[in-house]
Amino acid sequence: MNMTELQLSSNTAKVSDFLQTISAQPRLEIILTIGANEACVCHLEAFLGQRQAYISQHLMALREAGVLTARREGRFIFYRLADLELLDLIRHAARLAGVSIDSLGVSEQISSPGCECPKCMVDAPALITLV
Amino acid sequence: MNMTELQLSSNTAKVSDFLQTISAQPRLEIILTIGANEACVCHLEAFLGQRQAYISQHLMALREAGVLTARREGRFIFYRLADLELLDLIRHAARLAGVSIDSLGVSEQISSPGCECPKCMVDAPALITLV
DNA sequence: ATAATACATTCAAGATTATGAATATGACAG
DNA sequence: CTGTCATATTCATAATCTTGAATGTATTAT
Repeated sequence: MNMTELQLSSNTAKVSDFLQTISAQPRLEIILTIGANEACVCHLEAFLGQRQAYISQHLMALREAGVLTARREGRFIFYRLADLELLDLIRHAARLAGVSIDSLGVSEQISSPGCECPKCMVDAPALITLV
Repeated sequence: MNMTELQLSSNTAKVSDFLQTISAQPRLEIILTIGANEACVCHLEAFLGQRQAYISQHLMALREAGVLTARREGRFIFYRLADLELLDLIRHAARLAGVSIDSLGVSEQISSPGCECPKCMVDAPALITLV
């Protein structure tokens, strides 16, 4: 009988699990990088400067928590936030954490050096930037 | 150079630290038990059915994160949320986590069996109940 | 069919955190 | 100034999480 099983029994535990899933720093960064757009793994890899397997591991956790949805297009898999209100939650948390949110609008298109997928040449990447 | 020091360098890391501090289940329970009121350790101990040292450890973490403020009154120390908006953040998270928030109003006074401090006989304990 | 690309999964070791036990401190009563 | 109560702190260990390495799978190109 481990902690995870016990936690699933109460609603407080569900909130705890949810928050713990999204709040790990690399996951917050993934969420903020995806923002209101779609992003493929190669884009996240290039943008965050992390290895593919590492990104995939966190994407898997976020997918299992229902935070992300995935869509395959040819060889690429595009991830999107299941609920954009998650961005509001993070803004809310940032405010309480005393962090200044410098840019809240949809940011300009980023060149995404290192990612050659079709979407990376089109989409704007981040909705929130925590500088 | 450990992880904690690295995390302190970016704002994303501050949000991550903040969320991770509050999202551990016993800490969420403490926060929800305190709600909009004050609570002494003995009350939390009785209400949550945990040992004193255990409660104090989590209170210490929450205090260091700036989430709680403490006030001494004689032998008792009363804790209060530093910012009541934290309760809104938790409501927000509960919604995104698909958890039904059954009672959002200030709950009735609870008998707090096991806690004899003066406040426990007066205050209402919880603002949110996640059943 | 083979190779290459994009991504997923597994596994184990290291790092971190959570927890219980023991002990310390600070305030008040006597 | 001694004891007791309320709370804080320290410490060691168990549990968990993170991370990197290696490998697997699905899709497309040749």
